[in-house]
Amino acid sequence: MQDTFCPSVSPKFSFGAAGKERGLHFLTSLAADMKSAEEDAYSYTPNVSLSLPLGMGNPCLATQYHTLQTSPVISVSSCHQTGYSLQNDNHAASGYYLPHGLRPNGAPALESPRIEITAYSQYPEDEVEESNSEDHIIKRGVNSIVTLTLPNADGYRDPSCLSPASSVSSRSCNSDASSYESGFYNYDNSPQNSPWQSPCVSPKGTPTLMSCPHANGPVASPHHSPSNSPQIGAVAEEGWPAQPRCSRPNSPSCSGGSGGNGVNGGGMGKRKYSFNGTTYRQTSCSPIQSPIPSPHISPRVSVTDENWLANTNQYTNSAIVAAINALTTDGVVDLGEGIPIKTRKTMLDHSMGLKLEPGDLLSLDRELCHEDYPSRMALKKENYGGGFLDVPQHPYSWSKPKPYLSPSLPSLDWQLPSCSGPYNLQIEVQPKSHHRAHYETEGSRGAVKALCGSHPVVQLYGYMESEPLTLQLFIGTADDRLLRPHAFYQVHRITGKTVSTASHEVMQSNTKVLEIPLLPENNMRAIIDCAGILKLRNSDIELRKGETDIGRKNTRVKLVFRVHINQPNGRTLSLQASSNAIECSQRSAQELPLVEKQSVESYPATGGKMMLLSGLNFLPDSKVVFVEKAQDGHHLWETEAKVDKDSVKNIPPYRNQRISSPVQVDFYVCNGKRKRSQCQTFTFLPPNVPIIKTEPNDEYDSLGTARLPMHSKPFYSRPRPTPIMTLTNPDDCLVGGYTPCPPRHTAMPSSSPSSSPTLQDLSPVAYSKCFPNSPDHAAPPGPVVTPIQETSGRPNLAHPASPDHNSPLRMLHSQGSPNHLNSPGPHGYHTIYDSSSPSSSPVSQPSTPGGTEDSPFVQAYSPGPGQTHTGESSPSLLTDDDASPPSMAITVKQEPQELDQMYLDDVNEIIRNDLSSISVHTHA
DNA sequence: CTACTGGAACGATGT
DNA sequence: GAACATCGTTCCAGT
Repeated sequence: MQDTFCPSVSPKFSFGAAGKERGLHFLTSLAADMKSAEEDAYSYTPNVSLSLPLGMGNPCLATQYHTLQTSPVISVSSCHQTGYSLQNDNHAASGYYLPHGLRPNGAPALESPRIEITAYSQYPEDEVEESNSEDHIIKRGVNSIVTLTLPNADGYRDPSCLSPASSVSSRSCNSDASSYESGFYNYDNSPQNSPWQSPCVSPKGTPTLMSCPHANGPVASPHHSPSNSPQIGAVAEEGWPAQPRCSRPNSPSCSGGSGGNGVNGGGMGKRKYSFNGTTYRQTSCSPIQSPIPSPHISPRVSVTDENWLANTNQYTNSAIVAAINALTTDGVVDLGEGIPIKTRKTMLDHSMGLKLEPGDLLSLDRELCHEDYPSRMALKKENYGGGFLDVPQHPYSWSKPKPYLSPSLPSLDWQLPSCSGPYNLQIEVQPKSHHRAHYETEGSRGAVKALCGSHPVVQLYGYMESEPLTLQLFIGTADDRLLRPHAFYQVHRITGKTVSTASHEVMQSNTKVLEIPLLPENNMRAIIDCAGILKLRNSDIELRKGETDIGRKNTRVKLVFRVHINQPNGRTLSLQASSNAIECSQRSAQELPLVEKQSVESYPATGGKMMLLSGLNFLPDSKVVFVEKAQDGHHLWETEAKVDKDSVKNIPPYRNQRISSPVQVDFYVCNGKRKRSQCQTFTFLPPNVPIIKTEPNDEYDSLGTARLPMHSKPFYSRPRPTPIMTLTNPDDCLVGGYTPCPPRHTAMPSSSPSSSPTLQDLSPVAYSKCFPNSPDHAAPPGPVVTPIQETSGRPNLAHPASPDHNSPLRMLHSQGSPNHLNSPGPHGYHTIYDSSSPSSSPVSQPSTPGGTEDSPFVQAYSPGPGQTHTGESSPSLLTDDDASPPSMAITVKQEPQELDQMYLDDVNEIIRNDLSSISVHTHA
């Protein structure tokens, strides 16, 4: 698994304009430099910083929270586990990615641990499907936390806000950079709090609650949704934007705010504060209440700013609050019923939101229900909505009832498992890693797409009832912290001729939730072609009272899907699956490296294994930096693994070779100062074997600490692998490569659903990963992994395809494995996998970048790169990565190019292996 | 003509 | 405090 991949190399990456994605392969060199990578890392990427140590500790927290919140929780067991288990993801992913097939070839090679980076690949997504469309409804809810809200849509930008913001927003807003991190942390604490896992399980069971109903309703008749919507709708849509404020007051945003925009929609000028702004903002300023709502203001509303403030503080406690909220209403939003119906309007989201209307009273209700002051927003919108559309309602009758539902439903910031018992909610087709979100001032930029040009697909396995369910979709965060609704992005319902899937919007705690029917007749599968992503102005959001997140550079999101299943015992089981991270910023999408997949998730402290990374925007000079942070965020250790062509580097040895327990660290790809990818997690395992020796594999290593050549072998493998590389974009792949998707699916499905659990369980082992990628993971603090789904998603990784690879990738590749060089170009990336995988062919693919990409990738993917590798080693691979520390070692094989070290290393490894007798794979 | 998009200008903020 | 680097947001133009 982990090991090598074969990448081919080609360095080129061409990407075209687009191309960003690429795979990098590298081996990380050991060199540990402690660089200040931090700078980069820290400074800029806020996100990253966050990450932290989820590690293990977190879990606890999570749990705690959960409990707190909910009470209701049910335990879901497996799911969580699964979810948590990184492994799964990894594994799965790997599996997905790399098809077994790959291994064959590469297998041997694979084994060796290498680090490669590949461009992403996204997933193959294939299909798309259709569905119907239908209602829309928007709604918003308010969150508990949130609070703020300003209403108005328009509000977002109020001029008034202007300065404010800073102050306002609490938290983070203020500081930026620094804040970022801090903020993050805070966040954690904060509202989001919600704890992780919460138990997914729904707590309540009551059916009424919600979901079910919803589900039903919507589901059944999607259209109806409207009806549903109402309820929801009721909630407030607006919520989100709510605030107008401008963080930067002036800044465009603010100004821009032209408020208009948003609200007005109009777009217009960029920054005008004017009216809307003003107004709005003011309102906003006034918090929530702002204009409209205020009156109503529902409770929350009622809250005065002050109150809000208070609330804010609460946030602090937010976790708790959140929990409470969740418990109570949250769930889904819906505010109160009362209003609800009206709200429905079909309006689209934002727009609506923006507009808002001041008047809406609705909000009140909502608020009541939820926290929602957000509701105001909702109100606005809704009211606005006033238009309300009403859509026909469905039979369901959600409308009013909903409120109830909500209560039972778990808060959106709760971490839920993707599978439980027989049920498994999986994302069969992952969204592309990049989707430029649209501002309110812009027109829609369309629905989120999958690699192939198709759309994401979500399916619920294990559900045999005839009753339709409702699949909820909202935009979640993709940082290292627990998954929670993203403050700066909202789901945007896409409607039109091209949209086959019916949906309606609902506001839940300031978060727009798109509800999509999951029908038995469709095998509980839904094509998500109705979900776009709206970007709210940072300034507007940051000003919100309760908002602690910073918008700057916080441009990654995940599609979060939830389904609530009523069970015989009256309880409602809630499952959640999150997609791979999606970069929503135009700029970031073009500049920031994105790691979609890593071939190795854990490895003995000795390091030395090659790791393959796949993702986007990898450049030749991209660097891979391993960082270990203390809980307080301090850097304990930092090492740069270079991707060297010549000398292949591997995973750098951990600073302390004597660790007795797994140590989770982070690593990221850096293209320059501020161009860092998110942090990926990596776990150093206690060396299995006694270190026989330590050789420095690499020079680099020397830097680092000692190096034991644990995995030297991998290196060897490299040779074989030549390919290192990586990848490409998935997108490209798509076309050609869709194949990948299938595999995934297949894989997933098969395994996933049913098996998945199992898998998970098994995998759980792994410490793992918390890849940023895997959404799920995010949630669970712990090691947990996300379930399969994600993994499946991962497949993407596998897909390399991207065009971009080119150069950047190459670099990596080259670095990673010289071998690669040999291998064909970019494709190599995929190839890599391929190589690893049985299919050498894939490799071939790689050879051709362009073409390759597609096909090759496909192949590669299909197999599931990761797995494949593993596969060859297959299983092992997975295992290796995941967990097994010992890891599996890698098979040895390979000949070392660098005999010297290689041999030594190999020998060592061999010895170790023997000693450990761990499972090693031989690839035979 | 509208919905999407890709690009890039503009201006604010951060280094 | 100036100059340059980054970003977010808005506009524009091509499909």
